[in-house]
Amino acid sequence: MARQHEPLRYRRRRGGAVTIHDVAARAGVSVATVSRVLNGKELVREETSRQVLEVAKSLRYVPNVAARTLSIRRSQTIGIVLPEVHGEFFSEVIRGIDLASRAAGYHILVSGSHSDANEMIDMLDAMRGRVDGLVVMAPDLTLTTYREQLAHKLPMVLLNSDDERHPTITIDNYGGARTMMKHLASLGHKRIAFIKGPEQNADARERLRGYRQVMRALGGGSRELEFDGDFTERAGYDAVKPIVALSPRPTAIFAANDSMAVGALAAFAESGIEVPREMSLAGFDDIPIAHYVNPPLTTIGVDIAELGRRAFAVLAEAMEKGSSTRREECIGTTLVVRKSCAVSNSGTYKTRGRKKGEGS
Amino acid sequence: MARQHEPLRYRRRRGGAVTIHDVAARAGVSVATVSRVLNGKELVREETSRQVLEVAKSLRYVPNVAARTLSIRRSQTIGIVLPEVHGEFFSEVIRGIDLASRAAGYHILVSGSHSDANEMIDMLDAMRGRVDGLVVMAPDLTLTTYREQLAHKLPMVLLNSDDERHPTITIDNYGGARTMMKHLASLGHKRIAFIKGPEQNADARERLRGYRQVMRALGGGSRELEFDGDFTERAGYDAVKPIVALSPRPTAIFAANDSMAVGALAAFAESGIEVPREMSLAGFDDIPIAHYVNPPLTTIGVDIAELGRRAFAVLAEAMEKGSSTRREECIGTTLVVRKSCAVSNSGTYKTRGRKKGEGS
DNA sequence: CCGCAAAATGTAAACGGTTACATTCGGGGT
DNA sequence: ACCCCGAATGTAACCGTTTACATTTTGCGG
Repeated sequence: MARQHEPLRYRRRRGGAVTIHDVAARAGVSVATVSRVLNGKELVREETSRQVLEVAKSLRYVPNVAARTLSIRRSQTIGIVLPEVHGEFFSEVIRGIDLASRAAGYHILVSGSHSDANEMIDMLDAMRGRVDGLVVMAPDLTLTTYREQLAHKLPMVLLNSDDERHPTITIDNYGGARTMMKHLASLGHKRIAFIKGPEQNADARERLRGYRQVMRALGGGSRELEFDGDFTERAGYDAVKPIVALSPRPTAIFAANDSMAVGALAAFAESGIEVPREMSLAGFDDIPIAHYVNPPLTTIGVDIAELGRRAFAVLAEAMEKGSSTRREECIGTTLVVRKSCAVSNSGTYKTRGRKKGEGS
Repeated sequence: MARQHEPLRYRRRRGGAVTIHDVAARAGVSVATVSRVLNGKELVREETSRQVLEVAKSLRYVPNVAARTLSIRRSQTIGIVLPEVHGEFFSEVIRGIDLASRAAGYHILVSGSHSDANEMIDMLDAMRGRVDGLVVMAPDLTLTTYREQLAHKLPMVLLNSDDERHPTITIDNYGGARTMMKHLASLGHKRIAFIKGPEQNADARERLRGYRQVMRALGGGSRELEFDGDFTERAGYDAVKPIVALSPRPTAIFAANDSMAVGALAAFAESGIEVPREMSLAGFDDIPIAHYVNPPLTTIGVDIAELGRRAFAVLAEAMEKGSSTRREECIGTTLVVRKSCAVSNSGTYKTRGRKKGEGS
């Protein structure tokens, strides 16, 4: 068996970095005292404290985070896992979380561009020991399926995903869609087409639900007015052709997101159909571009930074207390009226009577 | 003096997390062997290795990053410090770095929204022990002034900042501006106004330099054609009034960035001046909106993701070798011709002869 | 069989903090 | 004086890895 060999003390050269021991030695106190002074929680004589602080500053001492993390088992860092990191939407989420977390003394570790669920799981595992909590956004995939594979049990809050085991912050997609539909209805539109988002996307599903609810209330609601899409401009562009071919032609189109609405707008411009005179068009998200297209797009605005802020607040609570009380929060939306929707030039076709008022 | 008190072993309850000791015990080997298997560098008998791997997997063992970081003194993480985290530009930079770094097994720690230099210095210090290297973007302030205050000596690469002590990746602002100016000149424009960016912004300065260089070559170059701006839409909007008041009126405007060009476009739309028939307009950056405004904006495109990619490459080298060989890299730009610039309707005023051909 | 180098594995000291517990110090009460 | 008690400070175990060096095993020629 290995027996006492010479102490290896100082065998490794220290990397030049100042440690708490250096400060302690220089100040003529123990490391414990230095630690106490720096963390400020315990009793230390005023004079000792001043002394230590002075030495620490003169030595430019900065605590080693890894060591502290190992010791107290928390890193003062939260992880953010997103499907993408670019684009107005995601960067705004990051910004919201960054602002809130930094105010609370937390750093953020970001990871994006996860094409598939397995890659995301790997990333989530890799965060262990690095972060105290996670904000995860995985609208397209059911993280639920993979949850059991997670090696850790970190506090975690989900954005725009349905999950019954973790607190969730969602956008009020359903309410927003209803708001827009009611706006359209108030302009006299009854025959309103809808360009859907991806099948498995939670946001898309809720928006569709809102659309259908109002359509039923208006007495419509046939599936022939719903068209497939995948949130891309291309999909919006492509959806226009079958929509205008419909007879009677819809008087308005509600696209599940702005990108598709913008694509549709391009298609209308090409085909010479005038928006909003001949066709009203609405989107969802209020991305910056919505303001610049011609005509400017009427859409539903979402306070994305607020989404990030709330996400952090809930996560902070979960990290503090062990688990959050609030299980689900919802971010409200606002109707942004611009120029892409006009009063319906109705009367050209029979007005369908309201069959039943099955509003929920 | 404190003498041997009872060993505190197991006094603290372990947080349920599986450690390397658990794996070692279960596999009937020492922690050293487990570590060797997992890191795969040293000699371990095939069978032992298989055995350990099996146990590790069944126990869902994930190494504690903090401990490893403390031990080997590297975190496999790089820090990114930006003035902002939102907006197309910054998120695209993050994306570029994220992609490159993840491919190399690194995580990224992001921090943005630093209003002043001191805050940024604090952040840089707080990164110590957390990251192995830094990518810093501080175009507006001279980090140089504050460098001495940095407690650490981390490998670091700067984006769009001038600094002679660290490797720097910059956008070819000067070349891009010259390219645009030459394009404008080739369309027959000689009297070209320029809307400047912030005084202390490095990008803005270089673009101005490119503008001036070509103007001199064209025989112009008086300061009366330069207008103040700060990269905001508002500034672009406001600059239009004095520009059109000029006599003779310029035939083209080159805005130091797209946002200002977009603002100018709005002003022209309001005042009924037609772009590009009566006035050509060009921007810089090729932000997404440039494609959607009416008319679509002619501008200079920059491969921002490439900027991030290269930044990581240089940083990786610096972290590897201790210091980088390349001190400065430049990201090229491309001319993006759209519809906002037309041939000059010259002849309405005297064509100034080319005084000297001082092209560099 | 033995000896011996090479291969495989084990032992325990770092890494740089935090903190439980021990120790010392400094009055006030009796 | 002496004792006691709280405040201030010191000591060293511990967090979970990596790894230098020690030790044990293995394989093989003599």
